[in-house]
Amino acid sequence: MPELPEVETIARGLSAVITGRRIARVDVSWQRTIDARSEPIQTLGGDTVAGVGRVGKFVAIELASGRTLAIHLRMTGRLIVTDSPEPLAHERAALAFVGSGRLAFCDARKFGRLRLIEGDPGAALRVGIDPLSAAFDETAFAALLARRTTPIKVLLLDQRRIGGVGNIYACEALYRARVRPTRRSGRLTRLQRRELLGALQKVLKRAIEMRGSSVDDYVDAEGLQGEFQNQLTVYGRAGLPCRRCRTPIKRIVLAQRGTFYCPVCQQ
DNA sequence: CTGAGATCCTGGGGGC
DNA sequence: TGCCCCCAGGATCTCA
Repeated sequence: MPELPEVETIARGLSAVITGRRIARVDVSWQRTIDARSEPIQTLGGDTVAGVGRVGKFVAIELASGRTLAIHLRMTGRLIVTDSPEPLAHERAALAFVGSGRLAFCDARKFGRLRLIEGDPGAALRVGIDPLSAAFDETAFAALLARRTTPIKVLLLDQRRIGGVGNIYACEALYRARVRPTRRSGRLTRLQRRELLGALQKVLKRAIEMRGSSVDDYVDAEGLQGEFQNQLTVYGRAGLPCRRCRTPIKRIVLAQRGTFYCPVCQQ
């Protein structure tokens, strides 16, 4: 499932291919793909792609009109530029370009959403601070954690506080920082906060360099798999020996999500 | 504010 | 081998 590094990779690949393209119309074959809060999607007709970026886990297609088309891929969404006259497998919606070709949104599970936004997309989407931005420093991180009793992993996954971190990278960062996922956020020591912030940024940056992690069936806009899945140290390794101390990795459920950690290394 | 639980979906894995 | 059942998973909404 695409998280920050995967979405960043997709956005960069897409930017190179569709920037400057003019949209003729939008075709929607599964109506619920369009978020109920979206501006009328057909008003995209006549607009031009000015660039492609990322807001949290959303692919943000910036338009010449100043608006933003935000796309959340959820678990199985994919964005594919194609000329195919036939609909692609699980194609739910597409931006048809003037001339030829289209940007197809394919999504087997139908959880992904498109939403056209006027104004600031971060505010409309209620996405918190970007973990790779300069503003995300020790002070900002400490303020987010202060006095909160929520387990630290749940807080890392809360998109309204920190935008872009998903299950895989939350598990990986906590393992690298040797912090137990269930630890109450407000109870981390200053050193643990520093370690965790560093680990989070390092793992995200490294994953972007490797074009993301291909767990399940993730591929980027060019249809390429990522490489970071080979560097995962705890995610998906339940029962396998910890790479530091050989203790079997434990799996628990936290906030309804599979959570992996080493019961010895992580406090 | 906070946490718990339901909801949306379907491919694929597990169980028999 | 074949078939059925049921679960994973992110965001959002309701309810306590």
